Amino acid sequence: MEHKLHIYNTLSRKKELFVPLHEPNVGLYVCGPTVYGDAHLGHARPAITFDILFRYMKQLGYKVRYVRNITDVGHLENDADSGEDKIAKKARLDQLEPMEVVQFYLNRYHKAMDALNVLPPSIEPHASGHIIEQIEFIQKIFDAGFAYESEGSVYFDVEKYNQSHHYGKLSGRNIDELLETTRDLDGQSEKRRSVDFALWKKASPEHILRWPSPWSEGFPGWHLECSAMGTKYLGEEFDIHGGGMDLIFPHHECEISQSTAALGKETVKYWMHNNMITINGQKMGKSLGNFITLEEFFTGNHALLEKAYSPMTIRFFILQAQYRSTVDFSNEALIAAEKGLQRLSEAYNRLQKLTGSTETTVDVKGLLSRCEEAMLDDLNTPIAIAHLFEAAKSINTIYDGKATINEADLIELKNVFKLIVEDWLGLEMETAEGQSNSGSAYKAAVDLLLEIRQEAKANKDWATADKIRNQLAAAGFEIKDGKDRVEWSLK
RNA sequence: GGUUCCUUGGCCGAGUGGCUAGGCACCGGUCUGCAAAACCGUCUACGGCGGUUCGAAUCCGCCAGGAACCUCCA
Repeated sequence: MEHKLHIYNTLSRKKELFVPLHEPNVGLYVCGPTVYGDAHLGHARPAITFDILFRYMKQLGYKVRYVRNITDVGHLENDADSGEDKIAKKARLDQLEPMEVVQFYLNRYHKAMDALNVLPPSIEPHASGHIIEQIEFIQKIFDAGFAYESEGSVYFDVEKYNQSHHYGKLSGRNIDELLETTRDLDGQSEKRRSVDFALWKKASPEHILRWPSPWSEGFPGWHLECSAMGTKYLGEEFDIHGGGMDLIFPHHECEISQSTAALGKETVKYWMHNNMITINGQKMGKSLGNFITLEEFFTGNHALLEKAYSPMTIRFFILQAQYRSTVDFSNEALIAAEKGLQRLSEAYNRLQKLTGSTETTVDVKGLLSRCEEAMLDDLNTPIAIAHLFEAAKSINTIYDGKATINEADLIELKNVFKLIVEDWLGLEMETAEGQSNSGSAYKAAVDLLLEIRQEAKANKDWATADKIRNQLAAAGFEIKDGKDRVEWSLK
């Protein structure tokens, strides 16, 4: 494949040229949500980041298998009810079956992702559907000598692993440090070292979600599902593993250890991590209770929100920052994003109406290659967007009659603009003349009203002209008077 | 306390040694019956101190402030 896509590999802390293991196939695994609550703005970041990667790699001609898991077992609650599965706990409080809770939130997650125009992954495996694979995986680690059983639970022997491998290579930690700084947790006494992590946990009596295993009735440790499902669907070695930066340690570090211990080789070639979304400078997250759900953004129903923000505004807002930098939430920033997106939408609509001339007097030729360059450089979407704004400026200038474009360049510009906006960035532009499904009869009616208004204006009948404008505005239309034409759109 | 990272104009946010992204806001102008929209223009920033260099937002050091991880987390 003739390109030079560079992606930042957390493992090397450098941008690296992407070379797939089995061209043209690419295996991509991304840590998905834990479905015991509604998705918040933070969840949108990895979903959109890796959606961009997924889309762009397909553009480059790769055949991508994108696996994004659903975590529905195994995460331990760190409170008074320690040991109880998060899903199980919520289920008991709600008097629902655990899988009912999972399905409920999963449906809502899918709805939110759909609204954000995030493409569904190729495979969306549930951890609960891969208990057998996880047990087999533990067995392999056992056979390799890196696991031990203690009172029905199984732990990974980090110290032993570290003698022959480097535990901490991804997160840049070393085991001695960890031994000093690891907190005492429940069940610590069962473990040989505080740094050891659970592969299998014996279920306590009140624990609802439990499965039989060679060691006890219980449930898998929370790092295991990704190792088991990733290798099941993408092979023992695959290209890219992604997720939020907060997962680097311990989750991804443990994944590396487990997979390397079980399979005797490194599984993942490129580790990619998106940065956090912050609110007042702090990470938006469950533990801090400072998150705003995506639905709340879409409806505006939250004390911190001044208004509702459309899914596309959220998507655009996230894409205006490079995925490895933090992005701080504020109403001001979101409103700026909303207006910027509107500007692009208008230019896009105008582009459809432009007519070719004999000469091109604007510089629109390089748009594709400039955006390509940005995307190839570790998915630099803000740069690509900046180029789109420059193109928008050219489009507006032509529309205003102050520049011209020839037929061939116009066709190319239309194609390229659409390609980048819709296919690469996944932004749905608001189509002109109201929403596309609204029907031509209704469009004709609005056009007629505006025609009458133009006549009224010609007769200096301002009362009639303003009445039409104001009533249409009250009904939700935006009327834009140009020099010698009128545009309208439905707000 | 340990590890890693960040600090850019009113706000957001690119940029890793010279060619001063982009968006939003503000202000001025064009257009308009008025308004909105649109267009054009203006505003030239890089936490502080020191160093390297012909030249630093960009490299090095120190200081200040902030964040993430070290416990479930996207």
